[in-house]
Amino acid sequence: MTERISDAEHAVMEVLWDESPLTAQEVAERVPVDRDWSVNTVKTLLGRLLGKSIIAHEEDGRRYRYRPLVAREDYVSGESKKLIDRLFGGRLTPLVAHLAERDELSRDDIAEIEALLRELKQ
Amino acid sequence: MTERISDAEHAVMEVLWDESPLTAQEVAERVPVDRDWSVNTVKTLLGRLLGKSIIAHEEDGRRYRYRPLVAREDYVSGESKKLIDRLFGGRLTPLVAHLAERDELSRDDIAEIEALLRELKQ
DNA sequence: ACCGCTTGACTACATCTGTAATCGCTGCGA
DNA sequence: TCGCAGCGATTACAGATGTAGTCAAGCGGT
Repeated sequence: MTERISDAEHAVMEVLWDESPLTAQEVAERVPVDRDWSVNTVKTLLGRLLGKSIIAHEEDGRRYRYRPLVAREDYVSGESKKLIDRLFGGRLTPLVAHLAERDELSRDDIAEIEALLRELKQ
Repeated sequence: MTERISDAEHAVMEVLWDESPLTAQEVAERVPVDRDWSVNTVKTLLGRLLGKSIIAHEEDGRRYRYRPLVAREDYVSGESKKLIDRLFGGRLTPLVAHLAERDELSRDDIAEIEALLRELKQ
């Protein structure tokens, strides 16, 4: 249903998820500096997100304030599920196993996840 | 270093990771049916992957047999890391927590991961 | 010797994406 | 009142992507 959010668009969404509603100007100011975008670029991205109904805008004098229509939680779930489906047969365990095998999990990470799971079982 | 693998290209890679070397024809036959690609499409994708040095080909009579140059493990690691960095601040725990909160983890999943972690600590 | 099928190489083309520049309107300060 | 700074809308344009079609060469069968 919800259309794809591109990488550049995602950077804009993170800003709006963090704080909204914002004007285009304000979004531009808050985008990570390493993106180094002109205000125009941000406006284009906002326009595309509007077209996809991923954000909405409300009038505020002679400009707009933008606000997400899609919850970050939902986006994150979708992306996570896509990755896990595509690469791990839809199951989380192989992902954890993979990271562990590649030494991408520290002892602390492991303890942390164990604590979380223990809590979940309560 | 390694160039991006697009979604369509990824489907081809999965075939080659599963079995290789294969001819273009053979790859086409093994690609998931729901893709419904013509052999030409597969050849284009193989050509692009060659150009990016993600696969190599060896001559076999008057055609080629294609074979991955990039290990699936490495690709999977890269993709997983990108997702976790982009959406979970680079840590796995929030991903697990997120899935749990969204009821995307069954009791069995939890038990399975716990068993895995227990084993990791040995 | 000739023809057609297979194969790689090249070309095509609409979309999507990243990254702006330009245009037209308008409210504000001089 | 006049010009400009700021805003949204429109246009631009190259490169990536999805999805083929066409072309030329050669192997295999007749």
